[in-house]
Amino acid sequence: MVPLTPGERAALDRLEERERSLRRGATLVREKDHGGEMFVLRKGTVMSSVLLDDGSRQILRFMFPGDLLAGSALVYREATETLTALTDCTVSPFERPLLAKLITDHPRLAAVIMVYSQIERAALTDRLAALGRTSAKARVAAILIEIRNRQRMMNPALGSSFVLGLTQEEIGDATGLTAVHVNRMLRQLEEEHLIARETGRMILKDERALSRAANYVDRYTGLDLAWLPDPR
Amino acid sequence: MVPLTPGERAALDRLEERERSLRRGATLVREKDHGGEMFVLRKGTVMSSVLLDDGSRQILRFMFPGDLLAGSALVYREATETLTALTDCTVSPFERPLLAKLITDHPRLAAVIMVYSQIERAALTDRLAALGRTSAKARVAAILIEIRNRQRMMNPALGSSFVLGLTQEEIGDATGLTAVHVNRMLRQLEEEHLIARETGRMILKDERALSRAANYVDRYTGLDLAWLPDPR
DNA sequence: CGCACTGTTGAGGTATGTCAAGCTTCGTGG
DNA sequence: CCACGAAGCTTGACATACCTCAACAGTGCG
Repeated sequence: MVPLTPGERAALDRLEERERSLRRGATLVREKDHGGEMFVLRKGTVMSSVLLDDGSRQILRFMFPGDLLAGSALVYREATETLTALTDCTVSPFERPLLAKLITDHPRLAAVIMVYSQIERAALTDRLAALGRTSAKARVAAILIEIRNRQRMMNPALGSSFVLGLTQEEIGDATGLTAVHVNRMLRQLEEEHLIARETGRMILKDERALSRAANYVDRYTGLDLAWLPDPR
Repeated sequence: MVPLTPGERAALDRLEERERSLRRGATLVREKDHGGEMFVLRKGTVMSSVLLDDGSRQILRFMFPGDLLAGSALVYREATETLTALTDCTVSPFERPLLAKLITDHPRLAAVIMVYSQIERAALTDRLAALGRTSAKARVAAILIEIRNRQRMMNPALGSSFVLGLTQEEIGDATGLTAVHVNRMLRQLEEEHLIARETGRMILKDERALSRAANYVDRYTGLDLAWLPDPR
């Protein structure tokens, strides 16, 4: 997205010096954990979620390679979100002082971090509007498109057929629905020929109609980064 | 929250050189506006919202003095949110290059901005979980507590009685409910003696029970800022 | 004084949840 | 390689939280 200077490249590489592997299903951080490490996701997919006291779960976000994990450790003593590997993953843990040094030495990278957090903010507010004001069908459609598009960022060859990698219960926890109702919405989308399903695969058969049904906005395009400070 | 050096103070003051007044109800930025200005809110209350194509509205956030408005102008050519004054307000507009300079010259302030955006992220994810997984009554209770607590940050003397400054329709747009149902939930909270209402005033009669009903978490306490880089 | 906005209340409808049963898929260990 | 169990999926019947529409009452502003 932004060409880096060798110095910037080196500073980012220092964040990724260590490396840790996670099995599918493993928990990287649990809500209320102390520890305060942050991570860069290198490979795989991670979800972040919270548990409410009635035992229900809300999935907040899905993370893909390049994303910063546990950014809230910048601020809070206790983790605010649980991070769980959805696939086998590798992550690079790093400590807060390293980030402080990066901000000091490389102001343009600090700005890029702010840019990423604004993109994330936009994605969160989209989901907020979806949960507050759209139908179950729209929310399910939105999550299908979003996952496909994020997978496509890492693999531009990806077409309309992809492996979702989520159970219907997980889709429900992300959209604020029950697994049973997610199932019905998927079937309905299938009956309307907007999607098709094969074991493990999701196929978007009418992306135009699906995006319309979902109110989908792509937050990873239409960026304006001309204001970034000069690299150091 | 953090004591500033004179240099930092001066840099922040430069963001606030200009000043603009807004009447209650006025729109500061409309969704899809170009322009790319950002603002610091100096006085008053502002809400940010989005409109969906069926005409419904989702209120994303309420902003109070000191908050950064339109941070998404950092990234997007078109505004992603509408900003509306809930009370008479004064704001200080500033341009992106000024922020770029601030990041370069004052790394610790850059870090503080990141801290604020993490706090905001936490608040957004709390609301996401509330919309996805809690009852109408809990969501209404949560918004009452949140507004009171944010007002109290600016006026520590504020007790359990305060002026909400929102219509029931606005509460509904923030919580993903209809105005009619908000009304019923307020009455129910009143019948259970959790709140009382006088014209224009809201009184929290049993904050303990209300917080419990609302799953409320205060995101403005429990911060850990020891990692911030040294001031320049 | 009148009009627009906000709040209140009731009756009835609908989207989504709950519970329960049976089915498929898949990994594991015998 | 098969058998088994666990996890996920599918479907139906029924329950309910929240919505819609509609009418009216209070409040404040021009």
